[in-house]
Amino acid sequence: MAACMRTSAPMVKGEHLYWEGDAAERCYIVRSGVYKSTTVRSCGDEYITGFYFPGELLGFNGQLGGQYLDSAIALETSTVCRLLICDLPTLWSIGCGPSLLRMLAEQQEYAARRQINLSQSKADARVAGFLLETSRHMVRLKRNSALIPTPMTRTDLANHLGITLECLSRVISRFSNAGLIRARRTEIQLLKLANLNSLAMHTS
Amino acid sequence: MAACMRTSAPMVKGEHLYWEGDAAERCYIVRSGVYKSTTVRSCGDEYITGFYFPGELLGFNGQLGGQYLDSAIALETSTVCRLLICDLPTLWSIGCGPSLLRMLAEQQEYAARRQINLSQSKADARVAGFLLETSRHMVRLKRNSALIPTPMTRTDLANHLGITLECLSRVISRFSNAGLIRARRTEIQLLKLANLNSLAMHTS
DNA sequence: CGGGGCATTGATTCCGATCAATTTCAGTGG
DNA sequence: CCACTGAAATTGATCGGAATCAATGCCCCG
Repeated sequence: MAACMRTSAPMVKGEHLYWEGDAAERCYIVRSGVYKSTTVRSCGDEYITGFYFPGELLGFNGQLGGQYLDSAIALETSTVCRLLICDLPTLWSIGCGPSLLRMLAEQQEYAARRQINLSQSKADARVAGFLLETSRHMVRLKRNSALIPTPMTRTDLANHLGITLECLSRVISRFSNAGLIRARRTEIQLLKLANLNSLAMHTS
Repeated sequence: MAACMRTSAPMVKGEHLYWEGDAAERCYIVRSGVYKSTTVRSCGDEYITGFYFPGELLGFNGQLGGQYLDSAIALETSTVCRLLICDLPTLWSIGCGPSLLRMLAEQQEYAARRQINLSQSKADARVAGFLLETSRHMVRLKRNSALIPTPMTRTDLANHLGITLECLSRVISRFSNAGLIRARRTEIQLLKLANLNSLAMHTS
């Protein structure tokens, strides 16, 4: 898979990987760091569609109309591998098809999980769901699954979860007071997985 | 693209195309009719992840772990084309790669739209968003874009939109009384697109 | 040691969930 | 064709929780 790929120079926090509406000639695989993707809703405000950890595919949605449907922004110093769209057939022919399809299926699964999480109306469930989902990413990356990095602002996270900043703050406080988590600005430690799990389940 | 595909015999309303957890050897393209996809949430209850019109891809998510992540059920008499997973490389080699990628990108886009819609907390916005999104499908199918087929029950639709049946019913009544739509059991006619659009925009 | 964005906490309002009672409608059999 | 039946949908009343408005506290930066 390495043949057609180039690892980018490190991007600094806040730098755009690509912009919504740009001509989509490449897609990207996160190598290190974290990215967020944002899109402008029809009402004009921004929505954070997702956060991307190493190994995840970014920018593929541009395939459809030739231009990116969202913007991608580094949340901390980060690197990616660039993948030229026009190289995809080559990649396929040298045997990378399966891993490409796998990656696409993976992104579909993550999107489905986000949708399911947002279908719940209780804020507690959404936050717990997010923490547990991110924990699974940590497992995949062979990192500490109880230590959730939160390089995004609370505002971004609340936006992504479809709740207000204040509501998110209250949930975090409540979880902290209940001893379920230990929250710091840039990371959240999960203390009682079982309780978080049952919270994530109460769709109400 | 036709080489590796077989059109299925018609399926009747309520029939399963595949079941969540089944070994995923095929994916499907809807030929006629409508399907819904459902998944069992961690809390045990069902969630309707989406509705699928002709031309849409179903069952690809099984790629990842070898088994389907959702169930697909016909909402009315429907047909599909079956696509064997193991034929995908062949399809690619005979030049169907681009249209396959295109279809995947399309599903990514629809998933993103659903997520954006669910990120809004106002029930009015979600319902209006759903109607407008489905209207776009009708455009794609060269059907009447103001006539939204609703073969699903209100319960299913409310579930999909992450609101209660009662709330959905109230929204529909309100829209009807305001002259924005004309609602019947199995179809909803859009009368004032502009107003629906502005409703869909008020994320609140 | 400020200063300004970011986050927390409080008070109130509004809207969706919930519980409950009808009404409508599709399907069935007389 | 119409009456019957049970599921589906509508409508009503109340409650709870998230949005909103507003003020204060906390740090990360210079």
